[in-house]
Amino acid sequence: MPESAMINEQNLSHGSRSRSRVDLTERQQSVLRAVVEDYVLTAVPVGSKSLLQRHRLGVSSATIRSAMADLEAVGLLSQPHTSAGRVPSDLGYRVYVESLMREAQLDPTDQLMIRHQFSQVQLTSNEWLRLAASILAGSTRSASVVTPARSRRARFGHVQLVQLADGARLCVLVLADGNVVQRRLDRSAVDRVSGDTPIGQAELDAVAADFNARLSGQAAPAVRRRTAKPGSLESAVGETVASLLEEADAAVVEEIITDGITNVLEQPEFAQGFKLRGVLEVLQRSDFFEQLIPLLARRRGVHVIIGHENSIDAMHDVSLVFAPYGQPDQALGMLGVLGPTRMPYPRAIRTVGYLSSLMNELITSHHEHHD
Amino acid sequence: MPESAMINEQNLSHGSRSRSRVDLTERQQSVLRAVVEDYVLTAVPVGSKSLLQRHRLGVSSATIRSAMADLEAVGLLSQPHTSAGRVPSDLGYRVYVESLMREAQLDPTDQLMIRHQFSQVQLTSNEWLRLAASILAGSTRSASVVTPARSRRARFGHVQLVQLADGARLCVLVLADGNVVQRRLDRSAVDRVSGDTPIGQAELDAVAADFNARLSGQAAPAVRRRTAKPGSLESAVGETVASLLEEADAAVVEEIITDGITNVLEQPEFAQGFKLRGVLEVLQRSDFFEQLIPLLARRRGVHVIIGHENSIDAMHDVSLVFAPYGQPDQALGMLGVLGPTRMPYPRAIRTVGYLSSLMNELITSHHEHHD
DNA sequence: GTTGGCACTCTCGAGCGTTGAGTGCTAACG
DNA sequence: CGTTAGCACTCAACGCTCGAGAGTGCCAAC
Repeated sequence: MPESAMINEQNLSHGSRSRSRVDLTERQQSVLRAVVEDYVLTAVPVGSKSLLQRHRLGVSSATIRSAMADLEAVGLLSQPHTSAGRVPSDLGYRVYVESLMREAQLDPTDQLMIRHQFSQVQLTSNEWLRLAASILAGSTRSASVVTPARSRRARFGHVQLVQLADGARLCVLVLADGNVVQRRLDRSAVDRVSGDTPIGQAELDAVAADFNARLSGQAAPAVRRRTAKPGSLESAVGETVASLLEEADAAVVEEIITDGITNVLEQPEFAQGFKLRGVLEVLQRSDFFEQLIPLLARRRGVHVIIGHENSIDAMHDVSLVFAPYGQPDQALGMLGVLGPTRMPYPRAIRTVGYLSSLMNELITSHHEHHD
Repeated sequence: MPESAMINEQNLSHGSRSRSRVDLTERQQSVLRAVVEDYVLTAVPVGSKSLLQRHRLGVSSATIRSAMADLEAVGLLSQPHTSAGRVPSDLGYRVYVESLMREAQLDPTDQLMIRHQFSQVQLTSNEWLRLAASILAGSTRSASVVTPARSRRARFGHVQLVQLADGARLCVLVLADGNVVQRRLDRSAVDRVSGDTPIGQAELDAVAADFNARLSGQAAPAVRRRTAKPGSLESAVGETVASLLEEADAAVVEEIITDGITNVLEQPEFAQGFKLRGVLEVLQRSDFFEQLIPLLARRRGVHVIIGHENSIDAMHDVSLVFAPYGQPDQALGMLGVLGPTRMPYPRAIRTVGYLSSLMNELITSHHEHHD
């Protein structure tokens, strides 16, 4: 009896490219699942016979062959050449991820171990992002990517002006999302206005207090609008603050933290280094992850992008499993893994999912002392 | 007449492993130089005949062969197999770098272009380190590494305590070298002491002023010693400051900026990705560059480490060309390139040298308004 | 000391069977 | 009608040989 595969949302949303609803018999499902899992494990095209002896499907190789032929006809499997075993297509992986995969929860033991590691480290420093990246990379044996939590739009929080020992003045700007950026004031601009009265810490404090009273929550354009005319200390500060805000806007994810690149180097599909070239380039430039942010803001949960589903050509041979963390309205970041399409999806999805919710929890309780 | 090669210091110091002084005839020098330059260009073992037609040495191939045999006997050349051309050994590159290379100065046009690019970018943000990395990578077609300028020992400069909108208190610490770190105060610790009097910005300012008066220039241990007993706001701040200083100490180069890794992926010697594995791992972990810092503090100038001269096994197939920038007593950083031993040394040394002196100049004039 | 000549070595790539895993098809079976 | 055993077929991978070519070392002559 052909029985249609249940689409099992499993608390995660997907790339949603081709939600092509494929009807498969139960046998076809088992075979597809077996092929995916064997291939992920061995990296060798899997044939009907080897499938037979690794999984206890109660049928003969001939039957499996015919199932495989069916699956190939629907575009879920393909063979590298005529007389080789089958390999899952991108679509095949998709179906596997959406309806054939078991176990969506991370093993409680692992959960505890991860949680413990996070308890050891300061949340403020970006050491904890590195930790997340390292855990991700280690547990999935893929490359991992973590971006710091940044608000989509940088907003003024609090400014502090500091007279330094060497005579320069430092402008420390706390953004509304809690991040801190700083820059020295342009000395020549300050000197120009200091002709009449020398500028000391008192003057700086006064200007800072004024800014703090007037600009709380404002974004870069508003700050620029409400800034005094040139020639004053206020204008120099305003210029600096505005420019800091703009810079924070531009570089939404200015730094991305990666780990485990060597893991994917080890995968046989990337044995010839040049295949990695494009991927590495994308990973280095941060623009790509900026594109991802809106998508993440719209739908929470774990996203999976498999091979050609990715709009970027260089990423056609890799899959991404990633999720946002943080609050959409406040600071939002993402974390995920990048590996060959032949990726241990269950493990990756579990780990990314757990880590994202854990980091959510940590960031929230830390931010709001929320309880 | 055998004429000994002049060791030409060229304003740069070297790995200084085996300053084995080798006496070479003028012909041998020319041949070695030609072999190195050809091989760097083509990546193909160079034979006597092909050498003949690319360079106008006024002799026959047989003569060159004999010279090559001599060079091989001294260990400056080697052949991959009996009937192949010659390839420079690590020692061969060393001799080339120390005495055979011409032109130690970067082309003035390039100098101007680089200087111009730097004028476009804020010195404070680490955008300018990225720029340096990008220039290095682009101009040498190797991977580049830049570390931020950090002082060897983090010292207290100035502290500022800020009451945030969400109720938390932020501790912003300006280090003596001008870097800024920050961390939220441990809320529970603060709450515990605030029983009697609520803590507002005024109280925070008072504590900060006290710290600034007492602790200028101190390192972590001193701060810890001179911190009040537990239970006060002072102690909470002191704890945070000390811990920030310690963290800055531990992570002397906590983040390293790299660029152009894909360049070295393109090199034929790394066509099989796994060879890069070890190198990438070293590049990712920052410990290695920490080891380099003392060396750099001792001797300024461009350093070259070729292949096996490197104490780290994973780096036996690559060369490093790097130099420090900044002031040894203040903040010190390094920049350099990493590529196959078959590297365009003259170009790399020129670029690294120029960039290091340029960044020195910029950082100095920016720091001290020095003129 | 240099050079032309020459025999020798060794890698590289093309060509070519052999092997074996894997397939598709078909005819028999329950 | 779905399942299965059997069989002919395909095709990458492997190992082999063999010639080409680049490069060498050596030696006798200049």
